Amino acid sequence: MALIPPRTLKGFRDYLPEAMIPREQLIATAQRVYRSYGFSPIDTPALEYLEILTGKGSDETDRQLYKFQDHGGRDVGLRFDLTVPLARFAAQHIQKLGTPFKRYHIATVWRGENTQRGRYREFMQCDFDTIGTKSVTADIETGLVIHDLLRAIGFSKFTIRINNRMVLNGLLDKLGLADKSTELLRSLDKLAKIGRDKVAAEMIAASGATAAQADEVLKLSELAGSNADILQQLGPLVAGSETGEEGVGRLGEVLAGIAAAGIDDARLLLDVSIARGLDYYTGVIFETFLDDLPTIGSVCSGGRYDNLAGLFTKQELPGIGASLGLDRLLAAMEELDMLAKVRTTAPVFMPYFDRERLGDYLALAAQIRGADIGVEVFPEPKKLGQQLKYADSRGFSVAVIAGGNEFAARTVQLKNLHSGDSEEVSLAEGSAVLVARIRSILSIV
RNA sequence: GUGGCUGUAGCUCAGUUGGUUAGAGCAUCGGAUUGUGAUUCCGAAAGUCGGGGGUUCGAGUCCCCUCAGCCACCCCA
Repeated sequence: MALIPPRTLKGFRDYLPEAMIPREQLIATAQRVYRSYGFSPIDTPALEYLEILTGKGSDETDRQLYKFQDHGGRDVGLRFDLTVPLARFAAQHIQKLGTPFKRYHIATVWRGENTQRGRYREFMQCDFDTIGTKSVTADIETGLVIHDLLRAIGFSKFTIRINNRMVLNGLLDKLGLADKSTELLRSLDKLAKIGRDKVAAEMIAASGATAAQADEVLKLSELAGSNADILQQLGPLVAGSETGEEGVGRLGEVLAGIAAAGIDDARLLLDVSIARGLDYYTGVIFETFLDDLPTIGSVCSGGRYDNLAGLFTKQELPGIGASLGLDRLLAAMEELDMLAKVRTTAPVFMPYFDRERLGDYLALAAQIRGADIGVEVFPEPKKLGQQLKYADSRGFSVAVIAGGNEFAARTVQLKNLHSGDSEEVSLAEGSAVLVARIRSILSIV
């Protein structure tokens, strides 16, 4: 019989333990940070009615959408982000939930786009959103969560770029380019990548702006100096536009609020050129770059939107949220060598080499687990040397070694696998002493 | 979706202008007098040369298609 070649689809991946362990750690960290601000978990179906997903229907999302007919002939699609499902979810349940509603959602999404480093067709998003409030407090809190997230994950060198769409929109209003804002923002977003001249050329070609208008828009994004300096210069540029003035005002409040919470000002960069591709953002925008690996792109982005669920309900639901790009972040951490090469999830290894004593091993392991310390008992009574080699390659921290001699004497040998030191621990009084010794070794290594 | 580069053991790669049974290092597994991770030594296993088709007496080497990875565009996490 011909074998079926084992393979995975383009952009879809298997996760081996060494990839999955840091992945789960990252998810746990995100959950912890989100919960520390009072966000609650939700989940929604992977599959939605196609009309739910295509509601906003730009050609781009349409192209990337995985869609098909289910067995009942319904047109369905796999979710390509967590924001659209949130919109539907909110429209359906907000009466019961009440506002403001703060939720986080960590789940897989699918996009049929071309793959690249850190970009896949199946990937995980870690969104958090606060809906039902326009308060600048929520804007500030979003910045704080992003900061805490990156710190908790282990980054110390990163920059959160912050902007407000209202500033740009205000200026575009003044210039009479309001209806071209999506195209112009998209061009502006490329400033760092392709340079001023090309952006200006693209604005003229794609948006029908005049050279003078393009120049005005670009001037806005070339302001230099500290955040406070930039803020000050922005004022006159948008003067006369109500939207623009409000945007500048809110930016100032967000910066002040984040500073008040004690965050180092250097971590925040007021950058009027960042725009985000998504055109549903209407207020503050965040993008987060790793200083050591800026080319991988933003690892945590988000912003404020006026009316999340406008397609699904007449109730106006303003909100703000951001999304941690888990897979991109893991790719970055891999590249920066930040991932420990741990292949075990239990810290304690127990070799099984006295064939007659399986019951004793299992009993002892159960007692250690009872103290909430993970133990792996080797499944075969192989040579001790081989078992230790296995323990070494998997990255165990300590080994509890016992054979006929030890069991007879009511002791075990406790070995620190990092230093190689070992000590004899008595079991005469039960396992409490052993557990305490294991804890003390684990707390050091 | 468009364009470019790449594809030989688990990993990193050799493989001469097409020429017999495709190699190395590392990793894996076993052994070197019965209970301690290293080094060393011995041995073993492991490849339909990504897959399919074509040219040829003969293809890992040349051509076409396809699949996958990377890069750029597009878009974005």
